[in-house]
Amino acid sequence: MLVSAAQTYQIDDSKGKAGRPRSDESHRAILDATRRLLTHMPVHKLSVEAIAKKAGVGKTTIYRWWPNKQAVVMDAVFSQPAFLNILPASATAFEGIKVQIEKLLRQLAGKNGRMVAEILGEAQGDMEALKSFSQGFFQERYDALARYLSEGKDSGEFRADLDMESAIDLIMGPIFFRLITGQDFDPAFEKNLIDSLRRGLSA
Amino acid sequence: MLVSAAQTYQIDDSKGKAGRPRSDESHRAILDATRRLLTHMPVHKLSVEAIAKKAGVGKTTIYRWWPNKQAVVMDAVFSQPAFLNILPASATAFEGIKVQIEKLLRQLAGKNGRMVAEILGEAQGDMEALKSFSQGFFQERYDALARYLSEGKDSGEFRADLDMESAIDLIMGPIFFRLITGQDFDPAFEKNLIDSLRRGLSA
Amino acid sequence: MLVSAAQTYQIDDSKGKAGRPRSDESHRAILDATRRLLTHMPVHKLSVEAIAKKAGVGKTTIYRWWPNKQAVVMDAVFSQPAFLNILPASATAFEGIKVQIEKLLRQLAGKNGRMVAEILGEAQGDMEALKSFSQGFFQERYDALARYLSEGKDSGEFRADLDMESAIDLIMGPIFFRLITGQDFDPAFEKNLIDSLRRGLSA
Amino acid sequence: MLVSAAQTYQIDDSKGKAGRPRSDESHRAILDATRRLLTHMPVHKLSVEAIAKKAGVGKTTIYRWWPNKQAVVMDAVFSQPAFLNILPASATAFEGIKVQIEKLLRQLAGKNGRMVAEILGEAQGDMEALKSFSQGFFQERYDALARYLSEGKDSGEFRADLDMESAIDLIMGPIFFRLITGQDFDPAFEKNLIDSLRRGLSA
DNA sequence: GGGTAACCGAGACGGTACGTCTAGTCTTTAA
DNA sequence: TTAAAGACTAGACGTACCGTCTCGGTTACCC
Repeated sequence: MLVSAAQTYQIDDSKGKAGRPRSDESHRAILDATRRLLTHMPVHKLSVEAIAKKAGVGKTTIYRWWPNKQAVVMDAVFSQPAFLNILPASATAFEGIKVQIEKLLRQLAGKNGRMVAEILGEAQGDMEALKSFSQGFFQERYDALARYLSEGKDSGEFRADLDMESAIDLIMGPIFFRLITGQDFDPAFEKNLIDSLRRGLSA
Repeated sequence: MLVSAAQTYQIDDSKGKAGRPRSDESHRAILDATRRLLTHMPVHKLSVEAIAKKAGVGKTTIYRWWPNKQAVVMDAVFSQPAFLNILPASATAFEGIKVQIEKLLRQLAGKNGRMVAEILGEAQGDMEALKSFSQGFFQERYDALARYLSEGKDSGEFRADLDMESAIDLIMGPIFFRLITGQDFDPAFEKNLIDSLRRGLSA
Repeated sequence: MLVSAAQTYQIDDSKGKAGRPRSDESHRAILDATRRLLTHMPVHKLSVEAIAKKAGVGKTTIYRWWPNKQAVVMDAVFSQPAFLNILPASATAFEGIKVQIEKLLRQLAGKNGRMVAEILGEAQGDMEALKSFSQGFFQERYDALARYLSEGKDSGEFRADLDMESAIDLIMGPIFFRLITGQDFDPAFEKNLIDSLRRGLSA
Repeated sequence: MLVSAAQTYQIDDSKGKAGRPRSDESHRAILDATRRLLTHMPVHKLSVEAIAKKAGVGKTTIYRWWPNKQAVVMDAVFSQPAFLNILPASATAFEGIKVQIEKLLRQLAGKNGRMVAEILGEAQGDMEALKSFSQGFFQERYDALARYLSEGKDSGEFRADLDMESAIDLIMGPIFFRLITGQDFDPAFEKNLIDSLRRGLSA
């Protein structure tokens, strides 16, 4: 099974270690509370204290498992089932890319999209956080696209001189540009993006 | 005279009003101090108090002329000469777009790019700030691109069925995607972007 | 006029300085809240946060004027009118000492005595605090006693070989011993102390 | 054998109970670590966690045998051999009191005195702790003095109208007054105290 | 000699308070 | 009227302990 790499901070009781084991319940409560609070307020208005209170948990417990607010929020948002990225096999490489785009647009619509934008925003100015965000969210989507592009090039479906990295920028760029400039994804945008990519990638 | 619209909070002493006149020197000192401090630290670590101290200015003076930290920072960064967007006339519409892209990439390289990314990042989660950012930075670049696109469509240089808004997303998207994901702009990226656009826009 | 040296942190607006002047109201509110809270709980259960909340004041304001909880509490307790130490002139030196003892016993009876004991207790293990306590509370009582003892020696009312410092220990010692061991001051104790001193000091 | 009543929390393995027996070694390690740490820091800076770590012991083990930090510290300090209070028989009642005073002054000089002062200080504001301190430290010294005073009254060595309780306050008071006000015991103080008591007690 | 019960170390838990920091506002004197 | 200075309320930060709890494991006694 392909599980989201976003679940960065997982519980691991495999080792028979001494000491009281980590409370699975607290862990869930923290993530739940974070998600719940984020529906009412933007990330920068969310405080660790508020999470602790809402989750019925000591602040220490949060700081024991996550280094800062960012990490908790990323974990809370990205570990949602809606952000799982399991994709069906597709007939053609371009079909795969198209499905990936459609899925991403659905994931980034509405509240969840705002949350992602805010997390990405807060990560600017902190390279560590930015790397962490990339690993938690972009990596698997990037990999999936890369796989399709590579397949398409090999099969002759796509242009032979295609630069993979730039192609990914061309796919993801417009989506995130609209996200961070606060414009929503209307059907016209989706259609135009896909049409444009079809023209740009095809052999 | 064509002055950058980024200078949102301009001095206007045209009226002969009573009372002590606004100190032009303080105004400059504030923006200078802000710029100076931003070379050492990210936006979110910059405090208004630090600006005031460095500028030798009361905090009140800052809040009298700018509504909040965001506004000061935007003003300080966008009013730099490097961010002026005066472009030469160009032979073809595509040439105009190409020059605009090249200029933008130069503006967003290095420290200035980081600052823009951080400002844009901080504006997520605050629709007011986001709108303000758009007006201060995107608007004139957006307008310029729209002008070229329109010209190109009219002259038959570009496809007749071109959707202007989507076209702009395709141009700006990849650039800002690389910016906010922390990747820098290598020559390959620039070349690939322009080539891809040439293919996508041409009739 | 003889004013208690306990009011260590006084407001002084004599200089015409720039900037918003210190808020007399906040100052009073902090001290009031502290006193009020101390009637319900011992010093070590009192938190600066609670004082700030009760006084309707920012925590910063407290920390701006007092270095820590100790200092606030000392100021609050010792600046009470009941702790003023104005004593009438007395016919004989011994009479002066007797009145001083009676006054001190009245000041240290009940809740106020407990507060003083707790403050003194908390100051153990922090030489700075201990010195501060001595200056705030002991000094003037010590001085008063020293004055009477000196007068009595000079006039021949007291023994010529009297050691002043030891004499003060003999006077204050029993009182504070009962205070810190949690015994209250019954009339028998008062009478016995004074009788004993009369015997011990007289020529 | 006369053992200090200070050893409040003694090991008692007399009953043949089931289960793992209490670890004598841990017990010693805890008290040792506490004493060792107290030479470097005041009582209120000492944490149970630090004791546990230094002693190589679980926090649980400490809390199983002592109800709180206070109790551990009292046990650690008062169970030291130096605090044993075995006194030789004395020719006269006053001689007995004199020896008791001398011993006490020696016990309370230096670091040990500071520790006692801090323990007594922390006990202010907690009547339970204060009672516990009295039983652990004062009781036997109080009893010894009471015995001598009673003997002296019976034998006519002391005044017949002597109030025992007040007399003890007069003896202990000056000593603890100097202790808690941070003054040390110089020879002059000792001589003056004893001389004064001689005058005050004698028939 | 197997069962059981109290002990042990480790360390996570819910809490509370600390003292610091910043935002944005308010109030004074000086220019 | 504006400026500089700086005090103000509000509230989050991340750290340190408290005393409790829950593990896996270790000894003794008791049957």
